[in-house]
Amino acid sequence: MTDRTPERRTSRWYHDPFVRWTSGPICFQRRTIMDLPKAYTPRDVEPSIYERWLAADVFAPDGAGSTADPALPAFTIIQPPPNVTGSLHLGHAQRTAVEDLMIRHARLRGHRALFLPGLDHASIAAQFVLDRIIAAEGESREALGRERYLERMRAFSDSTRPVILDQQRRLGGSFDWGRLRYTMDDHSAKAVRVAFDRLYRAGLAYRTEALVNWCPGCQTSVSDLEVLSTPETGTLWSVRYHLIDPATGAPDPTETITVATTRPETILGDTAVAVHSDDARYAALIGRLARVPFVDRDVPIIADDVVDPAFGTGAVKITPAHDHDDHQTGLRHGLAAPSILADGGTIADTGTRYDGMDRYEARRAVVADLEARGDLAGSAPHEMVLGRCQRSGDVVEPRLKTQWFIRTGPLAERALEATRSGRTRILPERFEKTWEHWLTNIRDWNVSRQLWWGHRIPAWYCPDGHVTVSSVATGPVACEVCDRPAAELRQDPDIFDTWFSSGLWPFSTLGWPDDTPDLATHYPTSVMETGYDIIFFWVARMMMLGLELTGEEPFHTVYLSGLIRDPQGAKMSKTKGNVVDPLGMIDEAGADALRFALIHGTTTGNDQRFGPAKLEHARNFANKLWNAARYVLGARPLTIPADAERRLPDERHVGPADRWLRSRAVATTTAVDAAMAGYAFGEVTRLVYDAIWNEYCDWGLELAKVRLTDEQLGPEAREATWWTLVEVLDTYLRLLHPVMPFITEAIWAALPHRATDPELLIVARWPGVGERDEAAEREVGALIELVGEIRNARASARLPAADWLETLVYVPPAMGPTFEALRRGVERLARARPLLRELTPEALEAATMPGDLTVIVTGGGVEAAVRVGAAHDQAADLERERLEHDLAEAQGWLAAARERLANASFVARAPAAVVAGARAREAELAEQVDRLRARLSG
RNA sequence: GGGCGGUUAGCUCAGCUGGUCAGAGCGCCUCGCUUACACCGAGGAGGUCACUGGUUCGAACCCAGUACCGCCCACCA
Repeated sequence: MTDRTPERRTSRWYHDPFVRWTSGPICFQRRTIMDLPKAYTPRDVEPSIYERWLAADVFAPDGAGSTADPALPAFTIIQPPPNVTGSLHLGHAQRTAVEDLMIRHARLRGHRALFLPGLDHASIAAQFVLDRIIAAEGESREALGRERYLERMRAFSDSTRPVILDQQRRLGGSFDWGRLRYTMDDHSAKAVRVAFDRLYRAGLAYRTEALVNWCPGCQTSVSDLEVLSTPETGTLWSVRYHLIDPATGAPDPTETITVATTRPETILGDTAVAVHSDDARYAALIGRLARVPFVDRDVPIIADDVVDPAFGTGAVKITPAHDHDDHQTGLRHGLAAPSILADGGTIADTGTRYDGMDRYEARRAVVADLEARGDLAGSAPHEMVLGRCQRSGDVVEPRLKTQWFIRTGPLAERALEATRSGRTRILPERFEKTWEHWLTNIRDWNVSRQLWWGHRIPAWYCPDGHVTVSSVATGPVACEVCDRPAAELRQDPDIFDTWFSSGLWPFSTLGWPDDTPDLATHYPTSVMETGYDIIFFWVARMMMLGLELTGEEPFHTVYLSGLIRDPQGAKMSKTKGNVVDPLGMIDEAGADALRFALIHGTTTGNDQRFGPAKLEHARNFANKLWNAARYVLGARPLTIPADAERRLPDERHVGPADRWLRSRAVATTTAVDAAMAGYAFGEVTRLVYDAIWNEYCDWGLELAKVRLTDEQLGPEAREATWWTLVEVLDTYLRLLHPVMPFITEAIWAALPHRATDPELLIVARWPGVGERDEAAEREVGALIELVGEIRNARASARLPAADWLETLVYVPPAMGPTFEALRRGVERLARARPLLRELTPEALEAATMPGDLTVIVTGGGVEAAVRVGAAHDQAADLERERLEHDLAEAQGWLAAARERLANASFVARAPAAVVAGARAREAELAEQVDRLRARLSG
């Protein structure tokens, strides 16, 4: 299948014929939320919300529904493309959640936010999957042949493609589907050709014979990154090579040099034996010849200081064609490098009986034969590090091959400069070190792959061996050197490493190499979010290629996510069978809950364990929010019409609790802004969660309930309170929308809107930061604390929860109006009635009776006595215990505070504000201790 | 052989540039009148922040070292 970037974006879901989508049963109109069940059911909400977004064309920065401010810079995230043949796992879900969070936040802030979706052809990974499928059908890649195989692959990827796209949508990703790209689409193909052509002309791509990592299982070369070093126990064999008698030219039966090897079969490719130049044992032998067994080749004994005299026998056999060290040694000494392996890992071209044997079979045979002829000097178990293919697990064999390489030196230099100068920032910062280390020690990048599925290398060779690289889709018309016509040229059969096209992703997706408006607007992109495990594979390559080809850093920030692990901390993998399908979780708890769960309580770059508990927590939160919204909508005073346009609360009638709630929202917004600026998304969810649950619901709604049902208040007061609830809820919905887009959109749809608001929250505006109301926060805060203390006293005295307790209370005169305004709220929440106000602490003291419970809130100077009554004998004792406990605690704190202040250095050297704070604290505690003491003695 | 990260309540984890930071969720214990929510509400218990030194008026937070756990990089046969 061939993807095209559509000329015109549609407002509909991606025009892929394979994608089917049924909408949910409920179409959200305004104010229908109350018709929905008490328990939030995401299944009824999420699909239709997504449909609304699509219909409104709000995802595209230039879509019909966009409200972006063109004066602001664009904000762009090009998504790391998942494999076209794969399906989404939790890691993907997390990435999409984080990326979409950033995108939605930027969109709410008015930036032209582009979230560009895509798919990767995943050349070797996809071949692996398809090969297994056709093997099950009794087919094979070889039998099909290149063309038919590729056809099959195209059909296969067309069939798998909708799966992952559908999953992305279920997650709620606000992708601009009209800009969907694929690393194998025509445009990417062009970008690959042009990129390679430019690199070639700049001398940064070259073809040479070099030792490459060959995977016999995959039958292709792989890059250094795809080779995993695994420690394993092998065998170190010692083999005697017979020296050549200079007189006779024949091997001496007794004079030998013993070499050590872990791969005896490579004897067949030996062209020298090396010793250290200072090694006295072998000094006399340097320059003489030794006979290589089986192949009967006489090779020189050479001196080379790479040899460690302490290892093995101090003499090393040199196999330049199959060992990296030996290859270097061979080059230094001008040694021949005969190859002894075929593509499939069998021995070849040695002219011995081992030809055709598998490398391990040959190893056993060689050892046996050496033993038979008495030249095996010994063998011992040996701890070593083997290079294995990341994909197949096969032991990788170094082989000499003529292939294409990218000269990384100059590219890496520029990539390092990008981070060193701060033009690109890597988060978390610690990864800059590994980045530095890798790029500083980087080796040239082998980009040739002997695979079929991928971009064919646009290099042609003429019969004379001339090389022609062309960026033209149809290939060159003639040899660049000798003008032979195209018909006589042969294209390189190899394809590119899949990461080559991935490396162009941030700009090829925007139209590069063409000069497109998208490239001008959205490049360089904003944030590259991806897992830290592919920082080298991908991020470094994008940086290198981006700088070289576009002259600019492809992104200003690299945000590296940690890995998702199972609840036991194990990495999720298909082979372990602990991979969880995110769709199941979405079905169960909703995409919002999944997104929240994946972000909450995490820190950038740190792995997280993920299990059902987190999901449940997030679902509960969604449910809490849902029900809070249901309450607010249902509590609308009758004096406000159902379809009223949004009004701000009337300042003349708002109560202290309203001001408190509003001020807390300001505080939360400020904190969220700071967290967002620091990419601390776990902190963002924590802040909003706490604000909604512990402030808005626990106190805001509870206090509002009292006011909304207070017959003594006029309608203006009730209206002001209700509008406050709406306003603050609205603020929290905006703050939460980037994390939980569906539920916030759904609730928002049911709330009255401002005249300036758009129809949809997704394109509304991020909350501005207003003024804190310090007095309201302090005074209402004190009363909230008072309620808590009364509840505490009630519980520790084992008083029945249902009883209303007569309570005396003293509040400082300054707080009088606030207290009176909240009196009924305090009564209800503390279940204290009647609540009698005493005018002085002394009056309170005088009015109490033995056994009364006393609670003191130091911060606001509030004090209360709860009248227990005679019915509760043991209450007095229990209360005494509590008071003693409180007193001991307060005394402890007081002692600590005094000790601190007694320290002359502290007073002298600590900042004035800290000292003042400590003094105030001391005074408060002293007062509290006094009162508790008085209480206990009285 | 280099480099990085982690070690904080029973479990999973927050804790930004040192000064109420000893927190959250789950779990646990007690209780539940109250129609937004039992996917809930109220109260509570639980930690010498791995260890040892140091810097500082003050350290979970900075420095040095130690011990475990994990990850990445590395061409010694």
